[in-house]
Amino acid sequence: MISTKGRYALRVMLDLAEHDGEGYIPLKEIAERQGISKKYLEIIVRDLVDGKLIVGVSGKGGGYRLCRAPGDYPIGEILERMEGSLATVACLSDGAAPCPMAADCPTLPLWAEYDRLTHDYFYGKKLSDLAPAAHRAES
Amino acid sequence: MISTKGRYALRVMLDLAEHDGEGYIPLKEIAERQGISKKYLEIIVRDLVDGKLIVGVSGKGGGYRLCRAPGDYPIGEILERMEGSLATVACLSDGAAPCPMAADCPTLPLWAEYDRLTHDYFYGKKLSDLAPAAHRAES
DNA sequence: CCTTTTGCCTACTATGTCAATAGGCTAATT
DNA sequence: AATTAGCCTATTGACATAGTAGGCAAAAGG
Repeated sequence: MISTKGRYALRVMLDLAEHDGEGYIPLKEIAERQGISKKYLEIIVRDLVDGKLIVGVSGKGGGYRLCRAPGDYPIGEILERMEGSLATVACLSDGAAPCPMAADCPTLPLWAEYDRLTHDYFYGKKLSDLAPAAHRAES
Repeated sequence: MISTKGRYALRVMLDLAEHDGEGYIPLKEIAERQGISKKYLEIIVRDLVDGKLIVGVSGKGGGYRLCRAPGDYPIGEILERMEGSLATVACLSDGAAPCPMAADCPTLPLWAEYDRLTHDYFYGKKLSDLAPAAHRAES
Protein backbone atom coordinates (compact mmCIF):
# COMPACT_ATOMS: atom_id res chain seq x y z
CA MET A 1 0.00 0.00 0.00
CA ILE A 2 1.46 3.34 -1.07
CA SER A 3 1.38 5.79 1.84
CA THR A 4 0.33 9.42 1.76
CA LYS A 5 3.96 10.44 1.98
CA GLY A 6 4.71 8.80 -1.33
CA ARG A 7 1.59 10.15 -2.95
CA TYR A 8 2.06 13.66 -1.62
CA ALA A 9 5.70 13.64 -2.69
CA LEU A 10 4.65 12.77 -6.19
CA ARG A 11 2.14 15.60 -6.24
CA VAL A 12 4.80 18.01 -5.03
CA MET A 13 7.14 16.88 -7.77
CA LEU A 14 4.40 17.31 -10.35
CA ASP A 15 3.63 20.75 -9.02
CA LEU A 16 7.27 21.69 -9.36
CA ALA A 17 7.40 20.21 -12.85
CA GLU A 18 4.41 22.27 -13.83
CA HIS A 19 6.14 25.43 -12.65
CA ASP A 20 9.51 24.43 -13.99
CA GLY A 21 11.59 27.38 -15.19
CA GLU A 22 9.75 29.86 -12.98
CA GLY A 23 12.54 30.02 -10.42
CA TYR A 24 12.13 28.85 -6.86
CA ILE A 25 8.65 27.92 -5.75
CA PRO A 26 7.80 28.63 -2.09
CA LEU A 27 6.43 25.68 -0.17
CA LYS A 28 3.53 27.80 0.95
CA GLU A 29 2.26 28.05 -2.62
CA ILE A 30 2.53 24.33 -3.18
CA ALA A 31 0.72 23.61 0.06
CA GLU A 32 -2.13 25.89 -0.93
CA ARG A 33 -2.44 24.56 -4.45
CA GLN A 34 -2.37 20.95 -3.33
CA GLY A 35 -4.49 21.44 -0.26
CA ILE A 36 -1.95 19.80 2.02
CA SER A 37 -0.71 21.14 5.34
CA LYS A 38 2.52 23.07 4.86
CA LYS A 39 3.90 21.59 8.04
CA TYR A 40 3.43 18.08 6.82
CA LEU A 41 4.90 18.92 3.46
CA GLU A 42 8.05 20.16 5.13
CA ILE A 43 8.82 16.62 6.23
CA ILE A 44 8.31 15.29 2.76
CA VAL A 45 10.22 18.04 1.05
CA ARG A 46 13.22 17.63 3.31
CA ASP A 47 13.34 14.00 2.32
CA LEU A 48 13.26 14.93 -1.33
CA VAL A 49 16.12 17.36 -0.84
CA ASP A 50 18.17 14.76 1.02
CA GLY A 51 17.61 12.39 -1.86
CA LYS A 52 18.91 14.97 -4.35
CA LEU A 53 15.58 15.04 -6.09
CA ILE A 54 15.02 18.77 -5.64
CA VAL A 55 16.96 21.75 -4.35
CA GLY A 56 15.81 24.28 -1.79
CA VAL A 57 17.00 27.84 -1.27
CA SER A 58 16.26 29.88 1.82
CA GLY A 59 15.52 33.55 2.09
CA LYS A 60 13.25 35.94 0.25
CA GLY A 61 12.67 34.72 -3.26
CA GLY A 62 13.63 31.24 -2.20
CA GLY A 63 11.73 27.99 -2.40
CA TYR A 64 12.14 24.70 -4.19
CA ARG A 65 13.07 23.72 -7.69
CA LEU A 66 13.65 20.54 -9.67
CA CYS A 67 17.30 19.81 -10.35
CA ARG A 68 16.81 17.63 -13.43
CA ALA A 69 14.59 17.62 -16.48
CA PRO A 70 11.17 16.12 -15.68
CA GLY A 71 11.97 13.26 -18.04
CA ASP A 72 14.91 12.26 -15.88
CA TYR A 73 12.85 11.44 -12.81
CA PRO A 74 11.66 7.85 -12.63
CA ILE A 75 8.55 7.71 -10.47
CA GLY A 76 10.07 4.71 -8.76
CA GLU A 77 12.97 6.75 -7.48
CA ILE A 78 10.59 9.24 -5.89
CA LEU A 79 8.44 6.57 -4.28
CA GLU A 80 11.38 4.50 -3.13
CA ARG A 81 12.81 7.53 -1.42
CA MET A 82 9.60 8.19 0.47
CA GLU A 83 8.52 4.66 1.25
CA GLY A 84 12.01 3.53 2.16
CA SER A 85 11.65 0.68 -0.26
CA LEU A 86 9.23 -0.57 -2.85
CA ALA A 87 9.59 -4.11 -1.52
CA THR A 88 6.22 -5.84 -1.23
CA VAL A 89 7.21 -8.50 1.31
CA ALA A 90 9.45 -8.28 4.35
CA CYS A 91 11.84 -11.06 3.29
CA LEU A 92 12.81 -9.10 0.19
CA SER A 93 13.60 -5.88 2.00
CA ASP A 94 17.16 -4.71 2.24
CA GLY A 95 19.11 -6.78 4.77
CA ALA A 96 16.76 -7.68 7.63
CA ALA A 97 17.86 -11.34 7.88
CA PRO A 98 16.48 -12.75 4.62
CA CYS A 99 14.52 -15.71 5.97
CA PRO A 100 16.51 -18.89 6.64
CA MET A 101 14.10 -20.99 4.58
CA ALA A 102 14.53 -18.83 1.49
CA ALA A 103 16.24 -21.63 -0.41
CA ASP A 104 13.22 -23.91 -0.53
CA CYS A 105 10.42 -21.44 0.05
CA PRO A 106 7.87 -22.15 -2.67
CA THR A 107 6.31 -18.72 -2.42
CA LEU A 108 9.44 -16.63 -2.70
CA PRO A 109 9.64 -16.66 -6.51
CA LEU A 110 6.11 -15.29 -6.59
CA TRP A 111 7.03 -12.32 -4.45
CA ALA A 112 10.30 -11.79 -6.22
CA GLU A 113 8.60 -11.62 -9.59
CA TYR A 114 5.98 -9.24 -8.29
CA ASP A 115 8.72 -7.08 -6.85
CA ARG A 116 10.43 -7.00 -10.21
CA LEU A 117 7.16 -6.13 -11.88
CA THR A 118 6.57 -3.29 -9.45
CA HIS A 119 10.08 -1.99 -9.83
CA ASP A 120 9.96 -2.05 -13.61
CA TYR A 121 6.59 -0.38 -13.72
CA PHE A 122 7.50 2.54 -11.51
CA TYR A 123 10.98 3.00 -12.92
CA GLY A 124 9.60 2.89 -16.43
CA LYS A 125 7.27 5.81 -15.77
CA LYS A 126 8.83 9.24 -15.67
CA LEU A 127 7.64 12.43 -14.04
CA SER A 128 7.17 13.92 -17.50
CA ASP A 129 4.72 11.15 -18.36
CA LEU A 130 2.33 12.51 -15.74
CA ALA A 131 3.01 16.21 -15.98
CA PRO A 132 1.02 16.96 -19.18
CA ALA A 133 -2.16 15.85 -17.48
CA ALA A 134 -1.44 18.32 -14.69
CA HIS A 135 -1.49 21.24 -17.12
CA ARG A 136 -5.09 20.50 -17.95
CA ALA A 137 -6.02 21.51 -14.40
CA GLU A 138 -5.60 25.17 -15.40
CA SER A 139 -8.03 25.09 -18.28
CA MET B 1 3.14 -4.55 1.48
CA ILE B 2 1.77 -8.07 1.76
CA SER B 3 1.16 -8.94 5.43
CA THR B 4 2.03 -12.16 7.20
CA LYS B 5 -1.61 -13.18 7.12
CA GLY B 6 -1.57 -13.22 3.35
CA ARG B 7 1.73 -14.99 3.16
CA TYR B 8 0.85 -17.55 5.81
CA ALA B 9 -2.49 -18.21 4.13
CA LEU B 10 -0.72 -18.95 0.90
CA ARG B 11 1.64 -21.35 2.64
CA VAL B 12 -1.31 -23.12 4.24
CA MET B 13 -3.00 -23.46 0.87
CA LEU B 14 0.18 -24.85 -0.63
CA ASP B 15 0.52 -27.28 2.23
CA LEU B 16 -3.01 -28.47 1.63
CA ALA B 17 -2.37 -28.72 -2.09
CA GLU B 18 0.68 -30.85 -1.45
CA HIS B 19 -1.36 -33.24 0.66
CA ASP B 20 -4.37 -33.13 -1.60
CA GLY B 21 -6.25 -36.40 -1.72
CA GLU B 22 -5.00 -37.54 1.67
CA GLY B 23 -8.24 -36.69 3.42
CA TYR B 24 -8.53 -34.04 6.06
CA ILE B 25 -5.31 -32.49 7.31
CA PRO B 26 -5.27 -31.43 10.99
CA LEU B 27 -4.20 -27.87 11.60
CA LYS B 28 -1.68 -29.10 14.10
CA GLU B 29 0.27 -30.83 11.38
CA ILE B 30 0.29 -27.78 9.16
CA ALA B 31 1.43 -25.60 12.01
CA GLU B 32 4.33 -27.91 12.76
CA ARG B 33 5.39 -28.27 9.15
CA GLN B 34 5.23 -24.57 8.50
CA GLY B 35 6.66 -23.50 11.84
CA ILE B 36 3.77 -21.16 12.55
CA SER B 37 1.82 -20.93 15.81
CA LYS B 38 -1.30 -23.05 15.58
CA LYS B 39 -3.28 -20.41 17.42
CA TYR B 40 -2.40 -17.78 14.87
CA LEU B 41 -3.16 -20.13 12.02
CA GLU B 42 -6.64 -20.67 13.40
CA ILE B 43 -7.48 -17.07 12.62
CA ILE B 44 -6.21 -17.40 9.10
CA VAL B 45 -7.84 -20.72 8.45
CA ARG B 46 -11.21 -19.53 9.65
CA ASP B 47 -11.00 -16.72 7.15
CA LEU B 48 -10.22 -19.19 4.40
CA VAL B 49 -13.23 -21.29 5.37
CA ASP B 50 -15.50 -18.24 5.41
CA GLY B 51 -14.25 -17.39 1.95
CA LYS B 52 -15.14 -20.88 0.70
CA LEU B 53 -11.53 -21.56 -0.14
CA ILE B 54 -11.24 -24.64 2.05
CA VAL B 55 -13.52 -26.80 4.15
CA GLY B 56 -12.99 -27.87 7.74
CA VAL B 57 -14.39 -30.90 9.51
CA SER B 58 -14.41 -31.33 13.27
CA GLY B 59 -13.90 -34.46 15.30
CA LYS B 60 -11.42 -37.26 15.25
CA GLY B 61 -9.99 -37.70 11.78
CA GLY B 62 -11.03 -34.18 10.93
CA GLY B 63 -9.04 -31.25 9.67
CA TYR B 64 -8.95 -29.14 6.53
CA ARG B 65 -9.09 -29.86 2.88
CA LEU B 66 -9.14 -27.95 -0.40
CA CYS B 67 -12.53 -27.78 -2.03
CA ARG B 68 -11.37 -27.20 -5.60
CA ALA B 69 -8.58 -28.44 -7.83
CA PRO B 70 -5.34 -26.55 -7.14
CA GLY B 71 -5.52 -25.08 -10.62
CA ASP B 72 -8.80 -23.40 -9.77
CA TYR B 73 -7.37 -21.17 -7.06
CA PRO B 74 -6.08 -17.84 -8.30
CA ILE B 75 -3.45 -16.58 -5.87
CA GLY B 76 -5.17 -13.21 -6.02
CA GLU B 77 -8.36 -14.61 -4.58
CA ILE B 78 -6.46 -15.99 -1.59
CA LEU B 79 -4.56 -12.77 -0.98
CA GLU B 80 -7.58 -10.57 -1.49
CA ARG B 81 -9.47 -12.58 1.07
CA MET B 82 -6.72 -12.14 3.66
CA GLU B 83 -5.67 -8.57 2.95
CA GLY B 84 -9.21 -7.35 2.52
CA SER B 85 -8.23 -5.84 -0.79
CA LEU B 86 -5.30 -5.78 -3.13
CA ALA B 87 -5.73 -2.04 -3.67
CA THR B 88 -2.44 -0.21 -3.53
CA VAL B 89 -3.77 3.26 -2.74
CA ALA B 90 -6.58 4.34 -0.45
CA CYS B 91 -8.55 6.23 -3.08
CA LEU B 92 -8.97 3.04 -5.10
CA SER B 93 -10.27 0.92 -2.24
CA ASP B 94 -13.88 -0.18 -2.25
CA GLY B 95 -16.17 2.68 -1.34
CA ALA B 96 -14.39 4.91 1.20
CA ALA B 97 -15.33 8.24 -0.41
CA PRO B 98 -13.25 8.11 -3.61
CA CYS B 99 -11.45 11.45 -3.36
CA PRO B 100 -13.37 14.52 -4.61
CA MET B 101 -10.49 15.57 -6.86
CA ALA B 102 -10.40 12.25 -8.67
CA ALA B 103 -11.57 13.79 -11.92
CA ASP B 104 -8.47 15.90 -12.43
CA CYS B 105 -5.97 14.09 -10.28
CA PRO B 106 -2.90 13.63 -12.47
CA THR B 107 -1.60 10.74 -10.40
CA LEU B 108 -4.71 8.62 -10.32
CA PRO B 109 -4.15 6.90 -13.68
CA LEU B 110 -0.76 5.80 -12.44
CA TRP B 111 -2.23 4.09 -9.41
CA ALA B 112 -5.11 2.67 -11.37
CA GLU B 113 -2.79 1.07 -13.88
CA TYR B 114 -0.60 -0.35 -11.14
CA ASP B 115 -3.66 -1.75 -9.47
CA ARG B 116 -4.67 -3.43 -12.68
CA LEU B 117 -1.18 -4.82 -13.07
CA THR B 118 -1.24 -6.21 -9.56
CA HIS B 119 -4.66 -7.70 -10.00
CA ASP B 120 -3.78 -9.36 -13.29
CA TYR B 121 -0.54 -10.73 -11.95
CA PHE B 122 -2.02 -12.38 -8.90
CA TYR B 123 -5.15 -13.60 -10.60
CA GLY B 124 -3.08 -15.01 -13.44
CA LYS B 125 -1.08 -17.19 -11.09
CA LYS B 126 -2.76 -20.29 -9.75
CA LEU B 127 -2.04 -22.33 -6.68
CA SER B 128 -0.95 -25.19 -8.91
CA ASP B 129 1.73 -22.98 -10.43
CA LEU B 130 3.49 -22.89 -7.08
CA ALA B 131 2.73 -26.34 -5.76
CA PRO B 132 5.20 -28.35 -7.87
CA ALA B 133 8.11 -26.49 -6.29
CA ALA B 134 6.82 -27.51 -2.88
CA HIS B 135 7.15 -31.18 -3.78
CA ARG B 136 10.87 -30.77 -4.19
CA ALA B 137 11.14 -30.14 -0.44
CA GLU B 138 10.67 -33.88 0.14
CA SER B 139 13.57 -34.98 -2.04
C1' DC C 1 -22.66 -42.53 25.92
C1' DC C 2 -18.51 -40.44 26.78
C1' DT C 3 -14.04 -39.17 25.80
C1' DT C 4 -10.98 -37.50 22.62
C1' DT C 5 -9.87 -34.77 18.90
C1' DT C 6 -10.54 -31.06 16.27
C1' DG C 7 -12.48 -26.74 14.85
C1' DC C 8 -14.85 -22.30 16.45
C1' DC C 9 -15.33 -17.98 18.96
C1' DT C 10 -14.35 -13.70 21.83
C1' DA C 11 -11.36 -10.92 23.96
C1' DC C 12 -7.04 -8.91 24.89
C1' DT C 13 -2.40 -6.78 24.33
C1' DA C 14 1.92 -5.24 22.78
C1' DT C 15 4.28 -3.13 19.14
C1' DG C 16 4.83 -0.26 15.49
C1' DT C 17 3.76 2.79 11.73
C1' DC C 18 1.20 6.51 9.73
C1' DA C 19 -0.50 10.99 9.52
C1' DA C 20 -0.38 15.12 11.28
C1' DT C 21 0.54 19.03 14.54
C1' DA C 22 3.29 22.32 17.30
C1' DG C 23 6.84 25.41 18.27
C1' DG C 24 10.98 27.27 17.85
C1' DC C 25 15.54 27.94 15.37
C1' DT C 26 18.49 29.13 11.43
C1' DA C 27 19.85 31.06 7.21
C1' DA C 28 19.60 34.17 3.35
C1' DT C 29 17.73 37.88 0.54
C1' DT C 30 16.14 42.64 0.14
C1' DA D 1 17.57 44.86 10.44
C1' DA D 2 13.50 42.87 9.12
C1' DT D 3 11.33 39.69 6.50
C1' DT D 4 10.77 35.42 4.38
C1' DA D 5 11.51 30.94 3.87
C1' DG D 6 13.55 26.51 5.08
C1' DC D 7 15.34 23.36 9.02
C1' DC D 8 14.93 20.55 13.22
C1' DT D 9 13.02 17.93 17.37
C1' DA D 10 9.36 16.34 19.82
C1' DT D 11 4.71 14.79 20.48
C1' DT D 12 0.17 12.96 19.58
C1' DG D 13 -3.93 10.18 18.20
C1' DA D 14 -5.46 6.66 15.47
C1' DC D 15 -5.16 2.42 13.53
C1' DA D 16 -3.32 -1.99 11.81
C1' DT D 17 -0.42 -5.84 12.54
C1' DA D 18 1.07 -9.89 14.88
C1' DG D 19 0.36 -12.73 18.18
C1' DT D 20 -1.52 -14.75 22.82
C1' DA D 21 -4.96 -16.80 25.94
C1' DG D 22 -8.74 -19.47 27.32
C1' DG D 23 -12.73 -21.57 26.81
C1' DC D 24 -16.84 -23.54 23.97
C1' DA D 25 -18.97 -26.60 20.52
C1' DA D 26 -19.24 -30.38 17.52
C1' DA D 27 -18.24 -34.78 15.63
C1' DA D 28 -15.97 -39.11 15.20
C1' DG D 29 -14.20 -43.45 17.49
C1' DG D 30 -14.46 -46.76 21.15
